[in-house]
Amino acid sequence: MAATMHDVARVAGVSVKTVSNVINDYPYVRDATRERVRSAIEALDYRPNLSARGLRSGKTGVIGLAIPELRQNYFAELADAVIRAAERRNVAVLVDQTGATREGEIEVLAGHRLRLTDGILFSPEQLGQDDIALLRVPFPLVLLGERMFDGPTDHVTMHNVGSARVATEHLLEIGRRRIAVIGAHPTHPDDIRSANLRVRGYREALAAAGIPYDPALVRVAAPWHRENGAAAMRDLLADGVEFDAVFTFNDTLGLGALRTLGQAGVRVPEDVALIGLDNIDEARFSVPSMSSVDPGRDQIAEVAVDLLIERINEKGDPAPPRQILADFRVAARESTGFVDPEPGIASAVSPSVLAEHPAVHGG
Amino acid sequence: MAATMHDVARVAGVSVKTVSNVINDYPYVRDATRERVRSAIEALDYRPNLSARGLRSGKTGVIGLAIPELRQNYFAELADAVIRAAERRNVAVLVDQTGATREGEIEVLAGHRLRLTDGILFSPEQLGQDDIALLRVPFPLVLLGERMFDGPTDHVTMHNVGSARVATEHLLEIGRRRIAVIGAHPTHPDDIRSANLRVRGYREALAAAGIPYDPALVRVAAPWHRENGAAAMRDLLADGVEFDAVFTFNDTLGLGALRTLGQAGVRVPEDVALIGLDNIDEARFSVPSMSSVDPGRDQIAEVAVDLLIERINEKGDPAPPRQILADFRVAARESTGFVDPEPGIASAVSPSVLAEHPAVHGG
DNA sequence: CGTTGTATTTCCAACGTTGTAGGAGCGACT
DNA sequence: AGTCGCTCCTACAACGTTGGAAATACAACG
Repeated sequence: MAATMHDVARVAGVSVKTVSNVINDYPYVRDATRERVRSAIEALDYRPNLSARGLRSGKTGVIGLAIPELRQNYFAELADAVIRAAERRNVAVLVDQTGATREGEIEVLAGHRLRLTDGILFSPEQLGQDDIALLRVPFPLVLLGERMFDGPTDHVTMHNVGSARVATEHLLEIGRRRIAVIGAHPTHPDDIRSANLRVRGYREALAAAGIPYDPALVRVAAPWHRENGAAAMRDLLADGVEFDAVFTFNDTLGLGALRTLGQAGVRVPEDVALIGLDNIDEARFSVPSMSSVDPGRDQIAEVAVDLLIERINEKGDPAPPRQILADFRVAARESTGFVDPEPGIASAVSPSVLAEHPAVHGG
Repeated sequence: MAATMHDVARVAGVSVKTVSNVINDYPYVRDATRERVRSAIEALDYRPNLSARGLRSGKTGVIGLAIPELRQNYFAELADAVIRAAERRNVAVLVDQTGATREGEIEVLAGHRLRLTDGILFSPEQLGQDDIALLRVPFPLVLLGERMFDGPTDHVTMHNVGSARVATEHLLEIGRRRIAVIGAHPTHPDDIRSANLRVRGYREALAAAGIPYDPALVRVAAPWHRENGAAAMRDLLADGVEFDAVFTFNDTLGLGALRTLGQAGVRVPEDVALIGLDNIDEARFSVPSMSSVDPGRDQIAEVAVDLLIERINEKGDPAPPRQILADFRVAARESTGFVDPEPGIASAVSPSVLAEHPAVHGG
């Protein structure tokens, strides 16, 4: 049977409340007493019962992370970053997979899953702008990703327009003029979600360079999985559209496209340059290694955890929702004609950086 | 303020205990009463407070999963499978990353992390056979992976020897005779850990085919990361050793090796055939797609969660520790001369199966 | 030497749930 | 009628912790 606070109190010769005070760093405890309690804790290998603490204090010290699927690299890396950030703040993370289904995501918001948590970080994939109303939930919620905007919650996201613009600019800078795009969504153009924001960034870069926009170069692919990247590239090649570069809206699409290009005998970057977006680890190890835009995932995780903890500890009227955009930068690799310092042994933080782009913060 | 059992009791006109009984499916509740309680629960949108339940019952309904790093694909896919398996059993999963450090892994066993959990699934990467004593912990613990054997806990693992043997046999079947290996560890050959077990499987297959063992073909690579696979392959090529096939001890090594082969202009599979082990999603999408041995990860996750829950609910003297080996099979793809049914669009469960190998179960 | 103020400690209740024990109602059997 | 056995329900205590208030100690002050 594990030791309780009462056991510690008995051994130290104090009341349970004094033990509690020591544990919670209450200042008015004599040093000698504190020391006695400390050594009793040590001697009994006492650990506070978190259920009891949670019951009494209303906080469990656990946050939830709801994502579509861990097996998608992007989310695995996001979860990795979130767990690290949470650990630094002494918070544990319950991971829930929605399976990328609408029902799964609605269940998260209904609070039927992830019950033991003080608040939830949520990265929706199926819910969109029309579902904003669902975000009005009775628990702290911080949104990740880029599918819903101007909702009632804090929101931490990459800079879609900016990232897409610098990706396109990168291709323009190396002299490409017929830049295809893979990953558009067949939705209403007013739609604010990321696919459209990225198309917007692409068009901004083209316009700034004085290059006409050609709809034949913009390819639909949804969801952003490898197979759809591969398929879109096959279509592009089959259609006989002329192009000398591709910007895929995420790295997974890019890896699929890269595979198709390889099979078709198209040389990368000589015939077609390619850049992705997300900068997942895998991008450094494809053949050729794939250029990408790093959307600031670690920063997103850190900021999101901070915001959530802030909300959890918030007293009184809630502050207005905030939207944070992360910094982003281009990681240039072989697929756009750059050479990794050590091919295949790139360091964890890729040093092959072309440019840093501080993003807008605040809401 | 969220509704409590007392609120429900008041609305339904019964005692709190009756509400509790309804929730816990206690049989002796009149249908009419049950119905009244149910609709009160519905009306108030009541959810049991899990901290209180945990305090009273001693169980939190949460299990811990301690792995090195989510950003390693293998562990992301393992975590994915574990979370799915746990969800089916109404259990939530707290994920902890040890960072692949010895200290992190020792902390897990010391019980300093993952406190709110009823038990832990642990996949060690740094601890080895010498650390068996550390496994004698005062909470339910099920070991995943293949670094420690014959310990005091249940253990679910892939069949290292068998998987390595069929991988090698697969290369032999397609006519290769000079089969290199990447991923050996520079340890004592008695060492029981997976690298050596895989070497053993490799040698068994060679011996069965009457092919002499050539130490020059066995390459050290540790840890099993892409960069080390790439480096080992560079060494292999630089040394001028003749070989017509490679078996890498995991897929990540294989992808690194594949990259080096591509850069060096060596054709796969024409000049060198390649097979990995783990069958991570990524293997289906490399260029060329990579053959691998599927070690039965989903089965491992299911069985491990079952064993852990069984241990958590175990009363009285603990049953003796069990060791479970998962079934494994070869997934043949382009890197060994097979063609995916739909290149780049392989289905989730790869249909390109050569052979199934039911493994030994039991302890 | 009592008074005041501040430092330190203790006491008590409460958080929301479930285990235990027991009571009420009712039909069946002696 | 009394007893038994079953169904259904309730009262109470307890799980281990912390908030709040109250009690005690101790120093400084008048």
